[in-house]
Amino acid sequence: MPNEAAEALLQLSTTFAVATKLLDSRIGGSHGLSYAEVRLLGALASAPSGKMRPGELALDLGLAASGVTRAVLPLEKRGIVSREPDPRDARAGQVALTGAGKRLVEETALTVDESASALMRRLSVGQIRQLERLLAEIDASPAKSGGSRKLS
Amino acid sequence: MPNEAAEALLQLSTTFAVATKLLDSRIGGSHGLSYAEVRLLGALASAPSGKMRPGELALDLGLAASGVTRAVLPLEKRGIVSREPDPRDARAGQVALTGAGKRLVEETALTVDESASALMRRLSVGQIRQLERLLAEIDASPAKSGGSRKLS
DNA sequence: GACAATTACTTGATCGCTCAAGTATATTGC
DNA sequence: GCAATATACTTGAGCGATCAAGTAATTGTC
Repeated sequence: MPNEAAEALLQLSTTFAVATKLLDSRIGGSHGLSYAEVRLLGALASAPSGKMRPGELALDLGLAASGVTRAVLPLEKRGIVSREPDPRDARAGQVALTGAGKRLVEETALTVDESASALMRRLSVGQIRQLERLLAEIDASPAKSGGSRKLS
Repeated sequence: MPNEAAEALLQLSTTFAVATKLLDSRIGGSHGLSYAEVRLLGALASAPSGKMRPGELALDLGLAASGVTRAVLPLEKRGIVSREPDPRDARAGQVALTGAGKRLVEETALTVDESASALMRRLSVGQIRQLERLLAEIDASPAKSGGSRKLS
């Protein structure tokens, strides 16, 4: 029979497809955001300084740098995030939540929490924590093409 | 702090992004297939009759019907799968692995297993099994609560 | 048996993301 | 202190997926 890792990976793909479809429809319906956008805004909201550079966002979200550029554009047009030049490095930028963005994140958080809880309603809190922990272990693999590196 | 389910979902998204990136680069490099294609071929290979209708594939893979149509096309051109009309229902088709397709699946399986194992090398077999089990629980949720219905 | 409704799939338009290449700034070596 | 190289991001082209609309065959109703 097939090996466990490959099986688990298949399951991961399916579960991700199911989960993002649910989240997209719920959040999209309520607040006009995709789950990918919610993740981006959430990363900003949880940054200590409230700002992040595109490159940091890319690492955090598992996106290519160009993906961040393109994801930020419509959010900026809608006044949800703003861009400022980085004073220490003129190549880089800084992306920050605007006031409206902060409000939107707070509003959205409730929907996200409810939807995520609904998705995982068959799991106990302990199981959810363990799931997160196991996934994080996979993530931590700096295997060739996909790993996470630090920038400073 | 945010609720556990939402946190776990974030982790799920990141891990999925990392994992498919690795798999795509490994399998693509060795056999010229994407991981999405491997999943499709795997579904066919594990079908008892060896054939599946596009609609079944869509359900199985968490894809839209049109996605299956478009995924099958290049595989057909390369002679990896074939399409036949369904004798019982002329609207439907049947997608089957060709001989070359079967060979390709077998070859690829090894690379997939190796890559998946590499990704999860920090986890024990027991942990991998548990991960799969936890993910499957989420999947089994046809969650529907709280009110954002779609209007169309 | 004919007409409407449903089902199975395909096609058109579009979106989000990727890689490759380009631009601008920083850093390093001599 | 100036060229060579590296870094941070943006732009262009393409791919894979989606939804909406279209086509063709089946089923259901009278």
